[in-house]
Amino acid sequence: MAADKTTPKYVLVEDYLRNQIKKNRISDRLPGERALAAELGFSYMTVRKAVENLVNEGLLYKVPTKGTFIADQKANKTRTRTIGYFLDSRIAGGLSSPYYSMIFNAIEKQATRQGYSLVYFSDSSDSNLQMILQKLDGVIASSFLRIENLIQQMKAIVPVVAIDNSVADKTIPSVIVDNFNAQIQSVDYLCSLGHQHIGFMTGLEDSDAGKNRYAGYKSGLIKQGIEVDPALVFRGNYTFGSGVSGAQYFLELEQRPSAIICANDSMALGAISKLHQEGLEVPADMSIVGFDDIDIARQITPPLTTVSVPIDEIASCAFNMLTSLIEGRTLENRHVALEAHLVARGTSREPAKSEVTA
Amino acid sequence: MAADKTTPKYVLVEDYLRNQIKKNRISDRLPGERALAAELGFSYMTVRKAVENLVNEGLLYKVPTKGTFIADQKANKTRTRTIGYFLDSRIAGGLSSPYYSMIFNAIEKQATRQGYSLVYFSDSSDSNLQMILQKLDGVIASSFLRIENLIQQMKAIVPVVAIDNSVADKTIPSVIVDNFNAQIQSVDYLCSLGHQHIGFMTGLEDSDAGKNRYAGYKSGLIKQGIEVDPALVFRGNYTFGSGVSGAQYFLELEQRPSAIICANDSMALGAISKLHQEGLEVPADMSIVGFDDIDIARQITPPLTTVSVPIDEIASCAFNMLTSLIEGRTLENRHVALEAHLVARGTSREPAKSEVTA
DNA sequence: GGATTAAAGTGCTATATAGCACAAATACAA
DNA sequence: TTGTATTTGTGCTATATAGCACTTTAATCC
Repeated sequence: MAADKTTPKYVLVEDYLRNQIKKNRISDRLPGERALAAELGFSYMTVRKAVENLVNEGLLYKVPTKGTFIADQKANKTRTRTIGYFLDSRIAGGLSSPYYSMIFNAIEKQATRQGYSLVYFSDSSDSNLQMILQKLDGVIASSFLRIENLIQQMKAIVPVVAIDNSVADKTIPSVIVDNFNAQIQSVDYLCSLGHQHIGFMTGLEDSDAGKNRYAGYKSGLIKQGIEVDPALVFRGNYTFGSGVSGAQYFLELEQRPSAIICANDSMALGAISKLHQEGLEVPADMSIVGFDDIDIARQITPPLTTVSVPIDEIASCAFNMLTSLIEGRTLENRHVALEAHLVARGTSREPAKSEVTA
Repeated sequence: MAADKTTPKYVLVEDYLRNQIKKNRISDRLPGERALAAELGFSYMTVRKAVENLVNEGLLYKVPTKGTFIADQKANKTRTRTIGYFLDSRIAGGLSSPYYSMIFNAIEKQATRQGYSLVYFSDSSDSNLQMILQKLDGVIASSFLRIENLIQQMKAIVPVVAIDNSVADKTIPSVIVDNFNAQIQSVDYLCSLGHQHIGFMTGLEDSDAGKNRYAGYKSGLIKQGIEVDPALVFRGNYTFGSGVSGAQYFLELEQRPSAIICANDSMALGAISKLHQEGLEVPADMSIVGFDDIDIARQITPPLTTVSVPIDEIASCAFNMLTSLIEGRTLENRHVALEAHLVARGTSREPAKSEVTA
């Protein structure tokens, strides 16, 4: 390699490697540092310095004891060691929603532990996205049907991992919960206590999570030989207020359910609040089951029976998948469905006697 | 310098230098690399590697042939149009705390509107702070006594505005609420309904906000000619669970208060939950007043009587102060105290008759 | 054919040594 | 006192060498 008096040798090595990569003469893994030094006629430490600079640029990545690899082209973007969490601004309450704030806390814990900063963003205007995505190495997005186009836009610029719901475009990795089977557990549990007349408050309609929870409720009833009664279904929207409205609805039915399954904890808490206001006792007069297992669910008296979503596992899994993508690696499993389990606490018991004999 | 088997020597040198800089033992220029190597007993190249890493972090800068200097981190910063919100990781629940998530939502709205990204961070380790602050133009910090040193560290690097509590160092701008007078309003209102026996649940002890709310409670009573009874004060910590415990405490008193003022809404909700569980009605049997006005406070049945903190105004004010500082302007008013007002809703009424005649 | 051991390959840390180009400090001569 | 030359100090580039911890590959043995 022709030496140049003014250019440092390590810069010459950098330029040579950049050129090899650009011309696809190296396409996966570099020769080892010692071999490269021998091949180019420079010292081992000079070659190491050049390779390290290319790593810092994002062109290469190193795996100790395994080798030095070409980074995915998308990873050629200037690394900022910052990721983003996107929660659409149309979600009621944004991060004031207890579930999303738990998710966010968990992601922040992972990010901090591995030396990343975490940006929160919710505005979906093109200009805002462009501006923010320039600063990010990748995004974890709480996904809904309504934002699939947004997720496509993000994906064109940075790696994206979807959580809560997967995306129609299956090239986008996702971490979700098996809502369907988790909701069946709630039905099974209530039936095991003797409940036959079980109401359901739905979540949002444009989310697979919401749909799957509802499907799990119906499937669970059918499995128990109980006919699905549309009158026992109230359309909620995951908010405390809609839980209050839902309880009101069920109380006004001629034949009240003896238990209500809510598609999330906020609605369950709203329902309990309303029942108390009407002089009913939980679970003596009506059993309530939630979903998510937010902090308050454990703290109320009695503590809420609910499906516990593995928040830390979702965050950890999504984060690790994202950093793998950022570093140019491919994922072994692009779609992960984690299990959630029912936790029986104090807001459920066998139906009041009058309900059973009726 | 004590060697550690697992920590690379160059990292030990980094930490040593960071520490020297933090303690102002080096304030302008470092000793030369050869001298430093001799002083510390490590090799020249090891010291060079450490110094280079600190240069990459933004702590130092080198001038070939002249030396290595402490970076004036404010002046040298590249603008990123990103601000940070800091909430110490020791705050229970982090952003799952309804008040802080509302604050965060409001800051995010301001930031997005004015073309800024928002990073959330809670970890206070030196390395994390250094790494994150490099990326930020400024910080809004929810302040407590325990993090005053942290705020000093941040201030050395970026402009900082404190919210919730001001800082002993009055050069640091702040936006707070007039907790004292707001809490007096709660006492006045309950007295106007006929309450004479009023309990209080305190917030955190290391916050001026908590102290001022408690001071307002006492001052309000004295103003009404009511003696302050220490038995009517329960030490809470702003959590729902401590509200439950507080209600338990008051119920066990020989002479129960007819009303309870809670230093925040989460404790108020916990108290209500417990009272319902014990078969008492709010406000028929006991009146409850909160502080903050979180979303759920309006949604429960009956809706909570509470002091409404002007969240959007706090966020807007703090954000505008911060961007002024970022842009190099000085502030007309460095310390802003906003008013909060009591909102009388459904959890308060005149005491039950038996309480009045007793 | 499978298990075990040894060898080779990988990036990583660390040190010693040498000399470059340049700036600042010091010594000396006019 | 000023100008010039020399010395010292600064970060920079470069190389050689050594060994660590771990992974992969090859050789050997049963």
